Amino acid sequence: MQFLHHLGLDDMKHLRTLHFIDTVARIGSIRKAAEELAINSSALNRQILAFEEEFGVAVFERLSRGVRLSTAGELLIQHIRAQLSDFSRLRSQIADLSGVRRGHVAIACTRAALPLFLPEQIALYRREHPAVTFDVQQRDRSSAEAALVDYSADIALAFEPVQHSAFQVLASIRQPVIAIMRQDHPLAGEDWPRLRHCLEHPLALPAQSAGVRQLLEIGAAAIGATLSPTIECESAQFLIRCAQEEGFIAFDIPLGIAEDGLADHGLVARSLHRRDTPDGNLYLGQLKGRTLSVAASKFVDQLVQMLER
Amino acid sequence: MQFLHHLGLDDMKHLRTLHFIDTVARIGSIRKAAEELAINSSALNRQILAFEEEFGVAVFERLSRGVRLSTAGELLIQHIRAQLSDFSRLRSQIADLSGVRRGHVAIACTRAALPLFLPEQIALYRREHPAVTFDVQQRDRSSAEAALVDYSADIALAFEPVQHSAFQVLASIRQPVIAIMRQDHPLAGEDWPRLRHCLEHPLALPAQSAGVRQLLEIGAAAIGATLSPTIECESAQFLIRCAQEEGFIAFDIPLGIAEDGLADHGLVARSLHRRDTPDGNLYLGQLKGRTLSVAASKFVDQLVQMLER
DNA sequence: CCCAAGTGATGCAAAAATTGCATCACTTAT
DNA sequence: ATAAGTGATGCAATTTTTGCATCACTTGGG
Repeated sequence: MQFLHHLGLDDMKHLRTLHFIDTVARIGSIRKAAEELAINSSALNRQILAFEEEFGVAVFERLSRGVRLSTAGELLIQHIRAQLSDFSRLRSQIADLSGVRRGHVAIACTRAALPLFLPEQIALYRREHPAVTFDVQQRDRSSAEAALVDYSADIALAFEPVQHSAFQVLASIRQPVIAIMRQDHPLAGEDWPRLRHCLEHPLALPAQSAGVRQLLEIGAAAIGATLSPTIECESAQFLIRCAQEEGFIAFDIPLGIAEDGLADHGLVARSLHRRDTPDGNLYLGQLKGRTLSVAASKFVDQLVQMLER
Repeated sequence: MQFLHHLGLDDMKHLRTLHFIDTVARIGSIRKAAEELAINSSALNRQILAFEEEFGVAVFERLSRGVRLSTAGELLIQHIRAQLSDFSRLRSQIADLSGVRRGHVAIACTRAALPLFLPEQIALYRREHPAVTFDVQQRDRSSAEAALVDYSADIALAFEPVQHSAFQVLASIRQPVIAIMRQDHPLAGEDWPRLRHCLEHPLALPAQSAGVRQLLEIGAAAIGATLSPTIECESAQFLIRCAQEEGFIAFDIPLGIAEDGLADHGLVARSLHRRDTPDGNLYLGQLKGRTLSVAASKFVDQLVQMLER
């Protein structure tokens, strides 16, 4: 019931069965879902069976090792998630009538938004609306969109490229690629270091799937060079530590780094020359066609303001 | 449960409470709603009270002579009606997966569509899909739109003027004003009788609120004349009978009359000269933003084809 | 091949929720 | 003042749901 509690729906009896079905669909096992729901599996099983009887169609296919949604069940689950979300929005709307904003906002975001940007925005919002709760999920760009579609996230902050048809862009901000290096690095004195100069030094790069990596690949291809990182890692913190300890050049976007924090570690950040690598875009978006709760849409308003400043 | 039965939802337990609330809201009395629902009023009352307890806000204001929706209740009822409709659509969608189209289509329409046009279209559709049921409500144009908004109708066929923001026009057809008179009427020999000539004869007109009446008023004003009907009535059948019995001129639109039927009664239909009265439009529409059931949207497709032929 | 583990389904009795009947409290109209 | 109409509530009967134990089946490992 933790999920329903987050949405403010845990006491709504008429939603109970829908929530049960959603949980079983997510976990893929009646016994395991019963554990999570803290009810007896026999009771859960009977609720599912009774619903299927009423519905006239099997919602789940029974496998030897659990259950999975039938074709009809796939359609039903979309309906269920929309209804749970709509009811939560309604509750939030009604709370707003009495001047108290409540609700829950689930955000799928790129790693870069986690250290500084999002915490700041959430703290700012919650100073005025302490009853609003948040769930923040780190997601790469394709799973951020999946999270929107399956209603596990209300909004997404995703880096380049965003191209899927269900993603409605609400705002975007350009982010140049930044080189992070030690203050005593040979290129630290350049205000706009050139990419070809960076490539002459050992590199610590994010993985191929990262948006920053792709921007660097584009820049390298344009000068007929190949990226040969000494270090590849998903963790920006790790890469920054390598820059500090071994003098590598790491790369990130401005939103992801606290520049005063870099100075404390003897590091500097320098935007690459714009001619060398294209800027990337960070997109704020939601599921097309969905009406967000008041809490979520007001938070979106705040983010849009911030991003378009 | 007749309503839920029509929507194919009468066996869905999780919708029961929602349906109860909808019925009480519609009727405005817990005891009377209990009668319609064929349950004990005490049980119904407790369901309402229990829901309000869970919801944390009163859904109804209690009056000495019944109940009415609170402000929060107004928001809730929209959600309830949307959910009931969405679930019905889902059921219909799933039935379509198995190749059997079922569902229920509720139509709010102008009187003129009732004698011939709609019956024909429904019969045509039901020859292929006999499991689809229909509810046809005669509504003037403003109450047709209200029916869309409160989900008591899925689609509407309304005559001029249609101007409200919630009405999404799907198709329209121009309809000239037609004069109906006896074959031996002095103007019966004219192919396109002039309005000013008609005004020299006794008239049997629809009421002020009818679209045809308004088109005639426009035409009369343009020639500086005033309509002085000897007979005013809402019923087109009545007016046509007066034309037959007493030689009045009655007016209608082509969609509302079966011309071979007129000849059987010694009557003829003549389109007024277009310069005298503007054509009116008959609009087919739905509630903006709503996704119709497969049954309803396929019926709409059929009507659009018919109207645009 | 046998056994263990994991899974959904089901019988039976206990627990919980809902319902029907009777009544109460209040308002309105005559 | 009384009657009628309305929603709310006490209490017991009825219905539904749940927990426990067990069954039936599949899969994987020895």
